[in-house]
Amino acid sequence: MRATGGNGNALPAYRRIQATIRKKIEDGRLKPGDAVDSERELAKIHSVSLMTARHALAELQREGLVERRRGSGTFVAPPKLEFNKLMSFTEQMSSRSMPAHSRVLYSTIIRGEHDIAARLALPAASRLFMIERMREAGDEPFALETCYLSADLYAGIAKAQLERGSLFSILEHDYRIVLAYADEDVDATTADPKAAELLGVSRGAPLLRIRQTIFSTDGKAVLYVLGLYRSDRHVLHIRRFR
Amino acid sequence: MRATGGNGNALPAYRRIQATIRKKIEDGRLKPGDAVDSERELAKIHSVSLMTARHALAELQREGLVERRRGSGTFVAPPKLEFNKLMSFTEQMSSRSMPAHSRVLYSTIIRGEHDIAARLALPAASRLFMIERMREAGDEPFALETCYLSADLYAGIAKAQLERGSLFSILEHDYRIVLAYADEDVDATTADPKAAELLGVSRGAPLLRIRQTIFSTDGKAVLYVLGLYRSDRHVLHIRRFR
DNA sequence: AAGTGGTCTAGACCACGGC
DNA sequence: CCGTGGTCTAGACCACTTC
Repeated sequence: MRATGGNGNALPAYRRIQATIRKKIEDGRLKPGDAVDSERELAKIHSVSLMTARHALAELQREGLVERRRGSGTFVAPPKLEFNKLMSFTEQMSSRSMPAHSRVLYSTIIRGEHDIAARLALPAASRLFMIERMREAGDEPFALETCYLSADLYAGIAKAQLERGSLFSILEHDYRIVLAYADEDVDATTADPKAAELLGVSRGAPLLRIRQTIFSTDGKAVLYVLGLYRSDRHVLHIRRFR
Repeated sequence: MRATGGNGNALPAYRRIQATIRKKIEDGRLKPGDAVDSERELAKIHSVSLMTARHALAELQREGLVERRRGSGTFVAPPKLEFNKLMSFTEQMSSRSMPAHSRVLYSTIIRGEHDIAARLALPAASRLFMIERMREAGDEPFALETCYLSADLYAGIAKAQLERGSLFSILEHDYRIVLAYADEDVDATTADPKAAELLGVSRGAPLLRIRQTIFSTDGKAVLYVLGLYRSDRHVLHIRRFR
């Protein structure tokens, strides 16, 4: 007998099964706690062997979308909160439904910034875009972010664009860059006169400093961002696992 | 033919296969980049079907221990760095091979600390251990940590004990608590006179403040820790994923 | 007892990689 | 070409939960 459906279409059967379940959950036809079709039911419905149905469910379980209980069944998992998630300023604010603004203070091309070029794995003398932005939440200054990226690889990133959408979305849509993760160094510092004035705090006020290098899925450093956050308006939440 | 070895022993075949591979890697008989036995080889060696051998390798891949390349084979993955890992001070220091000390400054039982009791999901009037510790790395003061835990649930945690081992190991060994994760709030503050003196910095020096609630595997809050870190001696590294 | 997930068999065909 | 991993079959027995 034929083993796999040499079905010609690219999508494996277990993926199709997962898709139907995912869709039911997204549609709301299945809510957290509801029972998903059992392995045997899925096998019959999709004319597939038990192992294949099982494969589909096991992978959904690993993704955290469903929970499986032996002797009992497979159930839609409660919505999982995502921790330590890399989000753009825009995304962060909208996820908390806070009105947010971003203003480009300064934007130029620099050259010869060795440390920053090194963090982006570029030649020391590379031309770099430097963009200084003020982040505001509800008319209150909130953070000062300076970001750097290769001026050669991402030529044409205009100030006008940045006022409109997030840098993340520009990179993802216009440059087909898929961002994957960021390594961040977090420490504390105090406001120097310039930062104090821009952020509207007194000199010497504590600021949270976050230096992040953001990598794309192919492992290349795309962006280096230095952020100074008003400590009275911002707390960084992280979850660590043992 | 018999399907599964109703072998009576508790360990599934795929676990045994994984164990042999893990051991080879730990022993150094397999180094990163080396080829692991293929599915077919493992099936023969362990007298097991292809699917079972496959299951073993697939799970090792998901753990990040091996990489699988179609048409090529299965290879030992380069050692993976662990990010955002919850570690005790002792573990953190030894993982960087830094000589570290910890000194208990103060230890008492308090009562009526509503906010802290609330964070530990205890009644507002609960009795709490409060332990204030100085962390030192190479004779330099480094951090000030105040930790709180239920004095009723963890009676008998003595100062003497704390001088010796880490609180983590006491909880894990003496109280059979398995710690799972911590939620942390990070911000910046400046040194007040007391903190300044203890940490050996000037008043107003920037400090990284980390407030963590540590949970056990059963989802209960076990520990609340307020840490003040000298920003000139400490950077927090985190990785975020998209 | 009936149903569920967990493990397992003894094969099969496919797509891909390296020689 | 041959070996590799990726997908799949049509069953099986076991341990467990629910009724």
